[in-house]
Amino acid sequence: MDKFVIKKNQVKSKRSHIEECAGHSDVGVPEESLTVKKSRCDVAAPLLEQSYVWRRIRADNLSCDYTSLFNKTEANEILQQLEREIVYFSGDMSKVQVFGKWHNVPRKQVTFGDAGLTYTFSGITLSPKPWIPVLDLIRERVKSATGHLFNFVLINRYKDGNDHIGEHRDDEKELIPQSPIASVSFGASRDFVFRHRDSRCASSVRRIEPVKVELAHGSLLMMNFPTNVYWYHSLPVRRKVIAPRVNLTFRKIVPQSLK
DNA sequence: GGCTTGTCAGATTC
DNA sequence: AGAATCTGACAAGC
Repeated sequence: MDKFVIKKNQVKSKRSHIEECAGHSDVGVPEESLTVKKSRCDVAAPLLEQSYVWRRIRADNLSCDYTSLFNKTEANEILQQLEREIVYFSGDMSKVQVFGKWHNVPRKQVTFGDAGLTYTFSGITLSPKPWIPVLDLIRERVKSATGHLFNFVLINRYKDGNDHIGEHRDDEKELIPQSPIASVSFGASRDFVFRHRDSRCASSVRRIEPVKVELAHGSLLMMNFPTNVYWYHSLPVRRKVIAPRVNLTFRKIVPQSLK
């Protein structure tokens, strides 16, 4: 499948092109082979316009789109700002119970979002922190690249390659049905792995290859419906990674007034 | 009734 | 041959 370019002022029409192509027969093709070539806006693209080269990642009921959202200079600046300004949860808020045992989560987490929103985290209902300029800037860039406006972000900080997250799906009831999730990364590149729910244990009949994506500094990964219905994802340990990674997953939470 | 954002041990890969 | 990675087990509680 081709990479293709979207100009900022053409977001709507080109996005519909993405959707239109989403059902094509590239199902099950290894992700690497989907990347063929970059296309460029041919003539007279206005100089100041930002354009994005998207990589389509497709498998059986998996639909993701990947692009570089910030250049290296921008990404460096934003990472520094995030590292200065973001204060993560601590204490009980950084623990989780699995199979009856309590653990400290092997990463740091915090949430930001629109005033009045609430969400449930480890069984407790919480309000996200109010937006701050650096997060609003990232949110606006995501909107200009995708057309989607998000009202909530979960920030995960992985201090090095030993910090990780286990397999899970982002299938909270509080998400607007069928809304995409936008994952923006800064800092160390990390592997991100999808596994189909039907190929997770030896007993399962279906053999579906995992899909791996490397999430680079300044990148955006759009996870579109129905990816999260069928595919689990994880950020596995990578012992050789010594630098931190800060990841922001933007979501659309159902507003309190509609609950 | 079904699922689990955790770790760990043993198998497997590099 | 050792280190890194992968995979399944776990058996409590919401």
